[in-house]
Amino acid sequence: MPELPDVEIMKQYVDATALHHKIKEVNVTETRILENISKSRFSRELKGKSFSKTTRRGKHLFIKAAGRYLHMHFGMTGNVKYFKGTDDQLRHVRVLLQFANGYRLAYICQRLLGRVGLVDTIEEYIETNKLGPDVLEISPDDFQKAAQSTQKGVKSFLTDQQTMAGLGNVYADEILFQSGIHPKAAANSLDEDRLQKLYKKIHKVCDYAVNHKADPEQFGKSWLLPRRGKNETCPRCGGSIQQIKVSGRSSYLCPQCQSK
DNA sequence: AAAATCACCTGTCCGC
DNA sequence: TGCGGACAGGTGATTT
Repeated sequence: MPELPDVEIMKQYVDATALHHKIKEVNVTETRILENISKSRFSRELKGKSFSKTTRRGKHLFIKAAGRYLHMHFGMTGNVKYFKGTDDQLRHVRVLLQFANGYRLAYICQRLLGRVGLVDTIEEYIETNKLGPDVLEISPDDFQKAAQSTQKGVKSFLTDQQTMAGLGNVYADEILFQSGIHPKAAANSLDEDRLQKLYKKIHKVCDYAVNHKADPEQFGKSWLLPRRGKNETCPRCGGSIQQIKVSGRSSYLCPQCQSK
């Protein structure tokens, strides 16, 4: 789930709930999701502090806590939940923060592919992990230059977090569908018109998704995203949706509407 | 240089 | 009903 729109919604959720409460207790119930920090130091460093603001970069969320940052990455199944009372009903809680106001913030991750840690600065994290600019921040010029300088398939280009951060398997498919571009088209084979269109669609799709809570059920009927599955038809031409592998991942597309 | 493959994980669904 | 295998929206290392 967690690509740029999903993480942006989580950011807004944290902003609306978990800021400005003193952290009373920290419980790490699964140490495998911790990055470069021990359970005890993680807990010690957060205890007594409060969150003041959040920053998102690509699929990464940074929550400021007294000069440092709690970093969260969500893998394929990560999420956050703010609630009062016990976490008895919640499965897969990996980190639980208890606030002085009686509420808790849970980091949930079924498949343990997400990561949580502490960083001194966001820049430091970006640098050591070679994270590219947020996909909504990259300039049209830089986007075009990056595309023209690689012969990767365009889908691999869009989802490479070092080139630009934020797009994943599902939203890349959506953007390419709405742009009429085949996922295997070489990035450097696209002319300027198509690249411009693609750039605009990235923003259109991401903005729309964020404005609709990143909830596929709220997406328009012209979207491909809710139709990932067998025997689906193209909302545009009525032809059948095809599933292929691109760089080892399932890609859905309409061969009639999307060309190389 | 780019694509494929494996590995990390759990849970669900499908077919036999 | 049970079980093996494929697969799921991420990513990094290694191999081709």
